[in-house]
Amino acid sequence: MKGDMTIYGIAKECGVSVSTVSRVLNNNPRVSEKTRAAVMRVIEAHHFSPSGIARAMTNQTTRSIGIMLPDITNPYFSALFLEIQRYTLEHGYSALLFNTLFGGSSHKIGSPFEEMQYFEMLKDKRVDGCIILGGQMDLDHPSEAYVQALNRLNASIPVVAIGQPLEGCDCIFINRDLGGGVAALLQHLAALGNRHIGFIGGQQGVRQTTERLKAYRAALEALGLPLSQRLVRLSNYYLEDGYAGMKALLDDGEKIDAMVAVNDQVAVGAIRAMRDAGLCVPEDISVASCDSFPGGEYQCPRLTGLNQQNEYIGKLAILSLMSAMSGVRETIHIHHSPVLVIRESCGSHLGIRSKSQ
Amino acid sequence: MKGDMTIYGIAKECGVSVSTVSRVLNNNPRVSEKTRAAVMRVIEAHHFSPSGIARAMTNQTTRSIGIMLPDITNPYFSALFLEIQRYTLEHGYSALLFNTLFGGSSHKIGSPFEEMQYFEMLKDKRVDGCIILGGQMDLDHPSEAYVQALNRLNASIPVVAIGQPLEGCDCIFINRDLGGGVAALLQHLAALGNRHIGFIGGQQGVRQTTERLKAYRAALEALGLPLSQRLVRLSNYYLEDGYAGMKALLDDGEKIDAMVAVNDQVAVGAIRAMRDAGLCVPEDISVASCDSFPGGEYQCPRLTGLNQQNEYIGKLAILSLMSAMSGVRETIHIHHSPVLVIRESCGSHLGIRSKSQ
DNA sequence: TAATGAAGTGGTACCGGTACCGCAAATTGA
DNA sequence: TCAATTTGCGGTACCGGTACCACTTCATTA
Repeated sequence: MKGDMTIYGIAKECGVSVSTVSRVLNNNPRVSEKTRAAVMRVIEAHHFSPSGIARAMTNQTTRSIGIMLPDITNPYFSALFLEIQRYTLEHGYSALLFNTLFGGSSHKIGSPFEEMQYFEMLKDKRVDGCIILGGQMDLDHPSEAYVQALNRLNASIPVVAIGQPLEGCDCIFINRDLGGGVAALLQHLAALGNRHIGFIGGQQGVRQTTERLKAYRAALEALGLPLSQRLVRLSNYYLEDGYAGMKALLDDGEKIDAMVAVNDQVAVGAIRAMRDAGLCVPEDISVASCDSFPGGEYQCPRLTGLNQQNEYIGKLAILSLMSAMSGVRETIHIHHSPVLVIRESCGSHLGIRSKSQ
Repeated sequence: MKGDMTIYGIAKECGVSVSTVSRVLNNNPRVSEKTRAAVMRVIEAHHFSPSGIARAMTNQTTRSIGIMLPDITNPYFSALFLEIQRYTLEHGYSALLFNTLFGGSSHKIGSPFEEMQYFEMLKDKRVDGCIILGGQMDLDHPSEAYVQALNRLNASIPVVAIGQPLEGCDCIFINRDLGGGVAALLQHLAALGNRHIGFIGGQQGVRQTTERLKAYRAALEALGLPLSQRLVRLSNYYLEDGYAGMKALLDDGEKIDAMVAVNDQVAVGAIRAMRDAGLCVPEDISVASCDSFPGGEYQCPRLTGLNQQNEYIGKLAILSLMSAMSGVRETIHIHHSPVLVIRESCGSHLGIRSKSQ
């Protein structure tokens, strides 16, 4: 800031005290209309903007919150962020965004693992609260150091974590049913006559993947379908991962009727690989996704998959944080089931020939 | 923050003065190793985190910057943001993100037009600088009030604006050649035998659209191809806009060989509409995009279009801002040409039958 | 009429750091 | 040996707001 006005300057110019200027700024009724008008004129003439920093200093609140997520270019996270921001801005809060990019995204920021460093930045900035998702949080077994750091962060500011509750950590957790809906997806696939069903995308050791894989295996068994480790190809969550994984699977000459992709991105990548191999979707292979992203209905073919109602998660997170910041603390378990949206990528009960042998 | 330590508390516990604690915190060499170690022990024992707010108060710098963009769920903007964040975090800056969603995105935040209100928040937060793109900035004719507000913002903190320089505004502008490459795109289309070429997506009155449309018309004329206003369908930048626009065009029964889409999203939406009408891409209609998004090579068909090298813009913006924050100010004009990436959606010179009559 | 209270305003301590100044002790150099 | 410098540390003003207290001036009420 350059030649900056302060309330002292304004006060001097108006011939009143700083208290009065402060009262005008805060719409305190204990100031006469005459004085208020005079002060306002000077304030507006200078385009005076009071320092949020100084206010934060005395008020002990910054009216800003922090959001830590893996990768804002991922449609799942950006949609979630936007939903959060709708509320923050409505309530006069600003949002500090940090991308952690843990786990080998294709777009790496400097060193891949700075989450605990970001915790420190969050503390330094004195945000009023924060929302954390992804990274170590999503691991089947987060490191002890991480849990401790998270606990310390939570000791100074309210933390809402989107993920499964961590042993000995009293953040507020938004605990989703990660494997939910996978059974329905498999049932749908089976009803269409698919027998050899693979699983693609997601990372080893990451809770989301682990849970979905577990649900996938349980469903196959319940359905009496063959289960082969060779049809499970983990790697990551992006287009290129779906493509590479599927290409490898096809090159290996595995017999496949259908693929369950960990999300829409992976599904699109996998479909591309199938097309490159001369296969048609859904005529030759069906593809279904465990996590639909916005826009799946515009793909060719339109993507069948599970709508995880992610906007709902964002809303829940920011609402929990808002109430935590005003004193209420409670961990939320979400029991909502994702809804299966049937479009084209698996064929439909009506339209397509049976592929069972 | 709860039962919070301050440097006074630390000082008292160590039996030293606050000056000494401050020196330890700032790695000032004028403190003995013995004292430093003692102070560090207490600091670590309490997990003391100094207040960035108090530091900002005296230092008159917050080490945070603001980014204002239309919609983080748009892959163009999220990629740009990520590129910016790579630098901010490397240099110890945090980023405040504001979505303006100006111009009727499908995801509207509260009231659609809060840009000038965000300017005030940026000032209040005392960010050290900011990067602004989209919204009024992109209009052919931004309002006088907007330009004034922008000027005032720029008077207190360095502003880097990604867009065409505004009359009487001395922000730093990153001025791109918006219509660049469109001629090459049209040439490619024409060489493939396409004669009736339409334009889809983008908003009336928005600079990007205006420039590209102008380049499109100029190219058609230069190529001696027919130009019909009925083949130009503006609306917005998203999947649904491409779909709706294309559907309307097809329903109107226009004769079309190819479509130029304002970006990949619109292209995907348009392709979906073509498929729904029983048309094949590129066999029946070609589609090319003026702005390729990451992942276009995984679509079916793979998307041909202009790579605007957007990461480069992000890098330039943050670098300009960094230098502006340390005193240097200069507006940058970018003369780089977008590169035409030929994939499948227009066919190729080698592979496809001529469609001219 | 005197006590009571409300309205309007000023004075100032405080929030938690930083940076400058000052001072004693230790070290250096002629 | 004594001045000059360096080292290590403490004291405190300041950044720009807020909030509490005190004080004056009127209007209200017993």
